[in-house]
Amino acid sequence: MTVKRSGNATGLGEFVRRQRELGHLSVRQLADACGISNAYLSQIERGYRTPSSFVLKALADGLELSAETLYAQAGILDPSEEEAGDVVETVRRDPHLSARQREMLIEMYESFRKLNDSD
Amino acid sequence: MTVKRSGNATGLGEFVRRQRELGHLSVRQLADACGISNAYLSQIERGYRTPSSFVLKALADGLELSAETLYAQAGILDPSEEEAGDVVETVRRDPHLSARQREMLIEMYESFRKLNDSD
DNA sequence: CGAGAGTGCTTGCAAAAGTTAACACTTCTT
DNA sequence: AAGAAGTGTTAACTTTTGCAAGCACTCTCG
Repeated sequence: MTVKRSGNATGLGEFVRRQRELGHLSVRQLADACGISNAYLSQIERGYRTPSSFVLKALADGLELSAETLYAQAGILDPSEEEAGDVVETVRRDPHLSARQREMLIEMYESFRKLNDSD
Repeated sequence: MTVKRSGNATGLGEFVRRQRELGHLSVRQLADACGISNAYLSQIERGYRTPSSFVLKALADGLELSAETLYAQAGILDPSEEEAGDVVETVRRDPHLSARQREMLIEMYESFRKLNDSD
């Protein structure tokens, strides 16, 4: 195949691993949830294999995140086609929330982010 | 692999062929535009092969349609996931959060909304 | 007619995807 | 201490992907 194999195929693996760990799932647990073998998942995470569309979709489901997000990570979906917004901005603009509620959501979001960075 | 191979894998092939013919492209022309072999494209269109994520992306580009559209046809992307926008969607797509954290934020957001409606 | 060049399709093979069965290691039980 | 059960990883294997080369057909044109 001449199609560019998209350099950050490894980025995908790292991303999957990170998501899996954030969800406190073992390799086997996620693999089972996705209907793939644990050995294979291990290889995907370390960048030794490039999962097919179907496995990618299954992974998105297993990790409970949007397929777009994962596909963008795999360099398959143009990020432009994906989402625009960061959470903070969107919350700021939501007209259905009170100022106080906005603050709470943003604070919560940012503490999550901080938490995730520090492990 | 135990992942559901999504019955309409053939549907994808037919869809590609239709799109190609609508564009008045020959098998070789589209194949070249996609960077894949004509033989392979022929097999995809007739449902004998299931293209990888990368080929699917290349096909979307070659046919000049959004990757989402093609992926939806392949039964890989939920059509519902296609539109963008509000807080919930943005949170859903944020790749930096764990599944649980996403849930918490969304739940919090929605309880706010409910609260606000009832006064 | 016959030589190109266009069309889609088949065949055979290398390479990659994906599986099963093991391994080495830790952690918890008894 | 030893065994059961969990962790991630490796090795050997089968299956599928994707390509190069060539087949059979149609159409154009000199």
